[in-house]
Amino acid sequence: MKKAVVPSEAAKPRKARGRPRSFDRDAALAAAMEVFWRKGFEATSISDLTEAMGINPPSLYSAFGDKEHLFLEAIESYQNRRGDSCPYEAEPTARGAIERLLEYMASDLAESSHPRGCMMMIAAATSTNASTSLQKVLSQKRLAARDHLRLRIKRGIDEGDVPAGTDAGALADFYSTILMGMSLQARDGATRKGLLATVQQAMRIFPAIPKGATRKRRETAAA
Amino acid sequence: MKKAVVPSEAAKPRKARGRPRSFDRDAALAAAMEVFWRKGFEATSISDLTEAMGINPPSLYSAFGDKEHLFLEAIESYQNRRGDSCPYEAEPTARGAIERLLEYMASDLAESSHPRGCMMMIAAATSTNASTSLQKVLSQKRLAARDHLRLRIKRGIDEGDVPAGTDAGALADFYSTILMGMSLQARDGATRKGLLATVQQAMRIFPAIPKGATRKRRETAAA
DNA sequence: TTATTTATGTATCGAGCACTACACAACCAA
DNA sequence: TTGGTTGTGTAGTGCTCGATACATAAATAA
Repeated sequence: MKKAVVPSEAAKPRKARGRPRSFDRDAALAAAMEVFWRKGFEATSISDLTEAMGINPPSLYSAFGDKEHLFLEAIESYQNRRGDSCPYEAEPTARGAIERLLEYMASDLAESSHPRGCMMMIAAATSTNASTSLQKVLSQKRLAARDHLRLRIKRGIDEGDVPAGTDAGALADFYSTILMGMSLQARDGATRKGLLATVQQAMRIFPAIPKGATRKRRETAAA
Repeated sequence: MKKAVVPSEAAKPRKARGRPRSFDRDAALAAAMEVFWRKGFEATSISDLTEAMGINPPSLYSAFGDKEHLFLEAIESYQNRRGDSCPYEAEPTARGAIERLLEYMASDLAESSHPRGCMMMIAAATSTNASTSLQKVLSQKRLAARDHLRLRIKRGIDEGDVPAGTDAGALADFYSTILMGMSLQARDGATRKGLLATVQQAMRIFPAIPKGATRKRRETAAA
């Protein structure tokens, strides 16, 4: 029925036909995200959403499709927010990147300016009655996050800042576990300080380059 | 209205008045527990429960009160099951106890004979719309579990198998985080093998007694 | 037997759910 | 203006939710 046209830089529809929307779509989406984040998917009702967004049901449905599509957009928005706030890929070493990510998450999970915990983790647990397609999307995103860690560690091995022979998959699993656990701890009222202490502990696992070894690429080190 | 008389060994009510119950209460509770474990609290409907328990709504309400009370009994039953299956308190050292607990959980969380993940963790995330009293009970149980770990570590310090000066609270937080994370990983399809690898990593954090030091009580060691 | 007590099956209850039909309002093109 | 198009507010739709009213069944107590 409706084409999901992305209104990106080029070729924004030049002329709006019909009555213009009377609310800020992005602001409404942000409000919806906050509710989903706080209550999860199933426990959030349409009336919860319309109240928070300041619109009526028909406006919600015409702008976002249905509850599931709105949720998917909220997830997307959440992930973009996270990506913008924590450019951990800028760190030169794998260890630095993971430490930065964990420390950022520890701070943000306990932040009081938004719901506690990670929206993705909350979504994971509150979508057991959602459609299989939605569950599949969520599962894929979680696996992608874990794989992101794994690839960063693998890059570290290639670049020589992580010892060769390190099991990148197992290490990624470990830090994924830590991240998921911290999210639940935050929901349960853990403080920023407490979470950072756990991060400190978790970083002790990270394999160190034997003392005296170069931190350059393997090829360089072998030369 | 109704006295919650525990029909324990002594003084079981000698004569049942009125029509006797036509179903096995324990079996029905076990069936309900399985459903709550799989779907969480909110996503489980009364009809889900009555179907799994093989009874009609009035029987459910007369035997268990309401959905929340049934859930509380299911939680209780779940925790007893866990306590019986993993007597980790029998381990002589704190490290051994925690390692045994984590390994048991890693195996059990990925077990296919019952829903994956820990029922308490699932409950934590799927009770955002439950009554505040239920949420308080769940929160207390989670804090109690964390405190259990902390006290076991503290005992290890007293008995000399954990280095003096160890921050028992921070260490308990760390292993709580691991346990919570493993539960989510298991829900996401993590294998027993993968979880055990994470346990292996997590145990490397545990503070070791300096080499050559005695493992006896501090008093003995000081002598 | 009759009275009392308790459990069960049928058949709902009112409330809230996700979602929408419909009339109207607000903008464009002509 | 007139017609076409699209968003908005009112007022619902059918459905499922948690929980029950009620008549009856099955036990004990007298």
